[in-house]
Amino acid sequence: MTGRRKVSQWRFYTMATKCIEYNFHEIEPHWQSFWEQNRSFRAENTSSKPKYYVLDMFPYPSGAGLHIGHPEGYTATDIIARYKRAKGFNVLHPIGWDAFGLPAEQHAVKTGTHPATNTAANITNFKRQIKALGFSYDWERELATTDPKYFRWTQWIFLQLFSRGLAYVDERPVWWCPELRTVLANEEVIDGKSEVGGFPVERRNLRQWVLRITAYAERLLADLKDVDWPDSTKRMQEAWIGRSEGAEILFKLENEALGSLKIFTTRPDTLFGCTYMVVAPEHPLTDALTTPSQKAAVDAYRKKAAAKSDLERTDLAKDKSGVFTGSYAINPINNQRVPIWVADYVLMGYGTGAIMAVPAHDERDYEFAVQYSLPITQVIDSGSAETKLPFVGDGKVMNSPGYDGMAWPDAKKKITADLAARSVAKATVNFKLRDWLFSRQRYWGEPFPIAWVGAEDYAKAKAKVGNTLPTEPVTFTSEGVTHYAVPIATSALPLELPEVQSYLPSGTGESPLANVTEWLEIWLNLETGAAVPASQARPSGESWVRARRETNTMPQWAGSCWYYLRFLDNGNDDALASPEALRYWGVPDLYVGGAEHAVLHLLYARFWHKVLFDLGVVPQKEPFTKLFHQGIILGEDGEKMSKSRGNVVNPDTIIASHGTDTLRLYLMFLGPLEAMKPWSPNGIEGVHRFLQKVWRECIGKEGEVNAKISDAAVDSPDLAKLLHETIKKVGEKIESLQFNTAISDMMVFTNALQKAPQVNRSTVLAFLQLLAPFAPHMAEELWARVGGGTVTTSILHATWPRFDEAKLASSEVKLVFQVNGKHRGDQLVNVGLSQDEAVAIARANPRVTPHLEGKVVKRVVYVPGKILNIVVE
RNA sequence: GCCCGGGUGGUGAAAUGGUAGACACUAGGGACUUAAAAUCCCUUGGCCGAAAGGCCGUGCGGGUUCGAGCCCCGCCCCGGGCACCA
Repeated sequence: MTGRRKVSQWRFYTMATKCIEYNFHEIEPHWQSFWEQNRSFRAENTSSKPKYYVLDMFPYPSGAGLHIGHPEGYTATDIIARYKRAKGFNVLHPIGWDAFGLPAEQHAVKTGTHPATNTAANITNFKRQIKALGFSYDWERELATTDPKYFRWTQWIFLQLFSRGLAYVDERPVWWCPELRTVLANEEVIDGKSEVGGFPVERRNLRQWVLRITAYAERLLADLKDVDWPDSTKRMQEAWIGRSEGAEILFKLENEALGSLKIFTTRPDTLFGCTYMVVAPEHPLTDALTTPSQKAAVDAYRKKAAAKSDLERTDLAKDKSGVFTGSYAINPINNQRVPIWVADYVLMGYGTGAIMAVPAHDERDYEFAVQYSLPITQVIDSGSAETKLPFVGDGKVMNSPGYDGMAWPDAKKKITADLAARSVAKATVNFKLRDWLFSRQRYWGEPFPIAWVGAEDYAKAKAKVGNTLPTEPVTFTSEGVTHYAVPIATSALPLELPEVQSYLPSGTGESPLANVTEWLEIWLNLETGAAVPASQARPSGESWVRARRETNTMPQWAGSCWYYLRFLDNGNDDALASPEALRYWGVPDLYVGGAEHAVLHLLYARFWHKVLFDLGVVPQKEPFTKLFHQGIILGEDGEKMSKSRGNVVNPDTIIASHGTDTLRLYLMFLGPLEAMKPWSPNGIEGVHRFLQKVWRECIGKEGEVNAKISDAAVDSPDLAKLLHETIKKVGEKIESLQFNTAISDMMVFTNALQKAPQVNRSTVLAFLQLLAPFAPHMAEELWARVGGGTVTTSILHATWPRFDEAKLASSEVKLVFQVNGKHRGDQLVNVGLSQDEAVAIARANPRVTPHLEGKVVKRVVYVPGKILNIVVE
């Protein structure tokens, strides 16, 4: 041993605190600053080690601060991260802030301060709280979606979507509050009234950016088979995408001037059973179909339907309502005349906004037909004499001349083909998934890097920067003038938010950005993206055009769609991340977050990732190979934690009273990670006592290493065996995220340790390594002190202990005796006992004997090493 | 209504079809202490029994099995998600 090494040993040993009792107030900050000074959790982008990327769903830094639910998931990933490091992986474990969003904007409106100020203060608070929990994040990779250096690439990705024709503008209905003169989010509308002030709201069409996620519907569905996700989450995404095969069928209208009505059905085989049709109140043909005598009734009905909130529509689900338009269509299969109704149970957003109603075989149609005394024709034979309608089961086609007797799937194909031959039908695949409404009329979001120009200037753009434009121009028309969307050149990104006088919307349905004339009305250089206010003289040069900037901003989803990629290389100014980093780290190996994101966030991120894959930016098809949902922690009252219920638990309180190691351990001990569980302060004492016990087993009364620990001590065979069992179990349970029982196993070991009169130092050190991912501060402290001169580095650098398979084996096992399946005692027996030997031992067992006396043995079931079941008459 | 989870002691919970209740919490009793705290030991699903032990017991009713908390069928209850999706 060299003198130099001795010095470093001494140095590390003295890194520990000198506290005599388990003083977490001293130990925890001490080791947190040790890790910080040593940059212990820095992940290198090049390494010979295998990589492991473990990611949390990054938080929205709300003003309320951290909530006890946050550290639950974060502790789980931290345990994994620390464990994988000990297993020799180069671990990437980053954190950032999803910082755009409504609450910061509402705060800005209220106080008049810039949302960035409030957001920064919230981030500072969140960061303090998260650091106090001792998570092993690589803080050098921290990011915030509101940072222009970050959203520059959010805007860049949007421009890729734009040039590929995946972004367009359309009039879309949104909640509008005439009183507040503003657009409201769904969550700001409560029972058809604005959350603020309780004013009435209405649906109003506004110009919106929409992303063509439906173009990826098939792939989003198909690729679910390649990811390791909870089945329930996969099923939810499948249902959301909602693929169904059917046909679009044209019904000629009786009034030939109106042409025909296109419907979508999944059951063309029931076409003969169509006795009426329904169009959605919003259907473009509704007006034309309405006859003068029906006009008043239809208009009134449409007005009522438009005013209905989603909630009201839901409540009225049991009571179908509708109005006859007065018009008829002709069923193309049998030329029958069918009445056309308007009803709000048909939605404009799904299929074609019009249906053929087959009341005999559809529950909603049946209910409607009964209510309005419309005819009901059965066309599927249920196979039984008495059929209860509506019949939606399997059967053969009937009452359908030319198709009778066919199995319905065959009839479906044949009818579709026959009508297709006459050009009145087309087999189609329909999705429930709708294109993604991607703009907000708000201030606090990423500005769209888009400007609007006239037709002449657009022609100029086509000539100069045609490769950045979509094949079909994105346009909108206002007051007879068509406006064309052109991108701000990527070299000019980020396009930052201008300062505004007021964070209130403009009052015209546009965001507050519409009030910043100098920013809004510009001369734009198509090639460089440079801009000067239109109030100034046009700069000289061919590329300058007169433009008006887009005033919409992006939704909060935008930033969270790709943040997992930025962590790989967050300082990069040339790309969202370098190709090397994208290749080395790939995508997260484990992603942990709440089930409330099962559809939207996870679907949107998958969509963007696939677009980036198509662009050749990322090498994988899917962003999140393995996903785990932590269950939510309820309040002590078993209700969801919320400010209004007053049952919110703040982690700061627990850290102050018991320390973060106790909190971390307790959060994991509460129950299975995925289960929803109520918070209970009672159990905290239990895990705190466990840590105290570990401390006492390691540290004596004067702060010295416990006298029972020595290098010379020989562990009892039982203790040695238990250690190896514990190493095996804890490792396996961390891998499968069963942290609650991993902690139980450590408790069992500690109880044995306590009873052992002496113990070898290596045994204690190995145990501390098992504890380290869960209670890292205490583990570091005890590692340094118990290790004394024998450990030279932090426990973080120690290789995860290995268990010895040979030590797990034993020569004797407990064999359980059963008579007729009932437990009748047990006995230690030699391993490898034959059935006859086992039966002989059982017969001799005093607890078994009485149950066999005078009985004839019918059968013996012997599972060696486990159970012997003797079945008697 | 549909889909997905659940239902086990006083409580949080354990149990590859093989001893139901590990590990904790609470409660009770004891040791140590002048006392308390802390710690340690014992008891802690119900019923019967002095004990040995026995009987019952995983929401309810059936079934499969040598053996069911676990698998199958039918109910009841709780939680979460979705919802006139043609």
